[in-house]
Amino acid sequence: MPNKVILRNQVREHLLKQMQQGALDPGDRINLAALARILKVSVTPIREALTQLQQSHIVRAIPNCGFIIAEVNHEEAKNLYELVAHLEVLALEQSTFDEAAIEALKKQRTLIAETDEPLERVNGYMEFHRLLTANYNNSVVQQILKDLKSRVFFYEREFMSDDSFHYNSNEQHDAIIAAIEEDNLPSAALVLKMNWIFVQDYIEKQLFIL
Amino acid sequence: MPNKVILRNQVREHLLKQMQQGALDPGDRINLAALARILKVSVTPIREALTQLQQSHIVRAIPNCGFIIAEVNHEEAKNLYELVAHLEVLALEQSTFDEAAIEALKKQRTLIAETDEPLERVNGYMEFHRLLTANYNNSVVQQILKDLKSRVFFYEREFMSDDSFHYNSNEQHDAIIAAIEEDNLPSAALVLKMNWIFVQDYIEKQLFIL
DNA sequence: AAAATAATAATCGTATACGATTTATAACGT
DNA sequence: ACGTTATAAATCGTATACGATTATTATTTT
Repeated sequence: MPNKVILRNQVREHLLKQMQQGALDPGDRINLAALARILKVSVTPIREALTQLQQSHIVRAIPNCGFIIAEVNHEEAKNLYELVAHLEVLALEQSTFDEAAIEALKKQRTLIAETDEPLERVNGYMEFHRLLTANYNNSVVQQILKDLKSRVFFYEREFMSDDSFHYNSNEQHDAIIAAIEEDNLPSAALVLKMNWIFVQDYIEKQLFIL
Repeated sequence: MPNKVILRNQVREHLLKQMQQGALDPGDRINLAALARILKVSVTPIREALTQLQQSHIVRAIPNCGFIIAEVNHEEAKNLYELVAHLEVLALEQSTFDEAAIEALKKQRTLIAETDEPLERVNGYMEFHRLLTANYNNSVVQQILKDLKSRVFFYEREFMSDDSFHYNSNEQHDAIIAAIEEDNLPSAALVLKMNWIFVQDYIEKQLFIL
């Protein structure tokens, strides 16, 4: 029974991966017939997957038009970042980090610094944050965080490409790692929150320019 | 276009209302054909609605068996209550309350005290908490809170029927209202958190007995 | 040439059909 | 009477069909 492959789940994962790989952009409409041909399934599991992603705030359903990747906007940015920051802080405060986990964080932080390809940077950044929170034993929070970040990803792709952003963010990541190494999670959580505020400010400034 | 009625949305609201009215219990399987006959629609929008509710942690999809209201369990209770408490505290801290809002809170607190019908009590309790957080201007958080509470509702129906629970909870509600009247939201948020901890402890004790 | 209108094509949301799987019932064996 | 096996019925998940709506293209008007 656990081995049974349910197509809507596969379609959902496919779509999420497409997003992560930068293959879907804000404004895109997801063409059901085309996707059905690509995936060699009918539109039924595609629609079921898309209505799930709609429920997760990842895509938007426009009646009689279909499912789109919504354009980025200021209000949504505020709503998303406020919540993601809060949930990450919650997760971090409830986490424990062994040597291996700290090593993984350091490795990921280095990875971010070593790449200058924008998509890789964003994915690296988000993976770093995932590592910060991965040990929090609350599957509901983890799923919600994962979904929210699938949407947040579009903001980060759009606005977080330049060097100065990543330079500043990397310093904050260093501070988080240092606090974790000292077993000072409240301090780590505070810097993490500051990092998200920094990101939110950075993105909101650019959304105002638009 | 905003007036177009999308059946899956209607089905989803119908199912949520059925839950709130106590018509669906943990362990129940949702029979697609029967529901299609009752609602006079095909199974397609029903499945789409149910896959959305699955994504919201409200129902569980069992491959080849269908969609069920999952039984209550200890781990899920911990996960849900931890998150709901945290999100409500966040929402309350970011809220503002005018006279009308405070009046509505008082009215609702009184309503809870005046009824001894279990379902009404639970719904009244949840409405009180909704009023506490309704002014927080973050649609993402509001939707997530709403969904989580649809699932939390099953725990509260099952375990929160006796007088002593509501007596203690009502005292905490009074303290929250008093703090809000004094414009002391951090204090109100602290009591709110204590209220959720109280609820969580209360329910976990009973889940251990099971 | 640009704007408005009409016609056509594409797509959406839902209904229905159908093979696969699970559940319920009947028959058989101990 | 209870347990096991076989059969039938019910249900699930997906594919396909189809009317309604939207988008695109063609034609007409200004």
